[in-house]
Amino acid sequence: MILKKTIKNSPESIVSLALTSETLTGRSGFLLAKAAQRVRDTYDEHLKTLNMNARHAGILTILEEKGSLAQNELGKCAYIDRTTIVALIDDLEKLGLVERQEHPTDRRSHVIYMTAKGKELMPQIGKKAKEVEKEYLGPLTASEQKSLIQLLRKLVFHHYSMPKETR
Amino acid sequence: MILKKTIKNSPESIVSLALTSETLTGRSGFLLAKAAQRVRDTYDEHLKTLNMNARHAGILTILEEKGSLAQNELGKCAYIDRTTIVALIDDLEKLGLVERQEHPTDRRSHVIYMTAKGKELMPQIGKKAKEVEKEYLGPLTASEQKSLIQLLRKLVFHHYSMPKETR
DNA sequence: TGCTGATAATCAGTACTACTGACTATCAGC
DNA sequence: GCTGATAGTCAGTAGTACTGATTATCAGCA
Repeated sequence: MILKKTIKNSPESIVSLALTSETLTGRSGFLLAKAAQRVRDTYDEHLKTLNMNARHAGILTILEEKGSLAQNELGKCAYIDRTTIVALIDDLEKLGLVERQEHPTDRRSHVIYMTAKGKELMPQIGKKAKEVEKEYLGPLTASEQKSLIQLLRKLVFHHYSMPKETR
Repeated sequence: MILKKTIKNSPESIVSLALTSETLTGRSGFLLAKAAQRVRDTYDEHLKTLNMNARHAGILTILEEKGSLAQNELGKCAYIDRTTIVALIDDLEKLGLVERQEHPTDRRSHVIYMTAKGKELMPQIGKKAKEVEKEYLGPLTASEQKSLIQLLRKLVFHHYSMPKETR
């Protein structure tokens, strides 16, 4: 895991708000892509001192909330593909924050649990996440922030839910 | 340009909504990343018959709205890095939808204009964009959709505006 | 006029995200 | 014990978005 990315597409590169497209900025596709890019940059920037990125922090957050989970459950919880999560767990294991354990009843499966070092780090991670959220959502009022989160949750839950149970 | 991506992280992989993290799904960072991923997939899926993706369609949309633009202005308008837009224009040029022209007064600059073929295609692209927006935002009511777009615009405008003029 | 710093486009290389497809090991049901 | 499904891993691929370097050109000015 190597962490790059510091400035990227810096605000200086945008000359004025006149250079925007009314049509494009009315489409969720465009807006979500750009919003996601910027918020991820902000997370990465705040987390790089801990040698991790937003997804690592996300995995740790799930483990903190739910306790040890099988690797596949962790992936489902984070909406991360089974092939993608392997390297992320590897990274966290190298940092000494989590460890893979044998599953007690299913020998195919790995249980991921947080180490003492990982648990110690959680307050810092939580604090940084709060800072980023505050900074990134700053342009919105408190009630707008709540609305946005709620609307996004609704969309994400819908589009990531399984067909049989939800649709 | 090769277009892949069809299913990806399919809904079948998510077992149930119980496998979600309350903390993570309350963070804009997580939600925006996942929402953006899905809506891009949807755009890509709908646009692949035209041999393009969401960003190509975005560039064409800007050209339709604003007429010919210098390549750098086009990039700023689409919030796409100057080094990234080169290949996108290349793609569109290969498809015969746009052409690079000499700038009348600045010989460093290229003016991008749409070809007749490009202009002919715009109704189809507009239609597909509408379909995707409708499909993706379907879980929300009309007024929720408006709210979401408005909130995202506010965020994106803020985070992509230049410091001196806007902050 | 010529120097200097800035800008436009391009390219090579890098980091990162998110897959597909193949493979091994194991499980669970018959 | 056979069969189909599942868990994890790895190699490879596609795509996004940069950094840094380079070339050409521009614009201001001494």
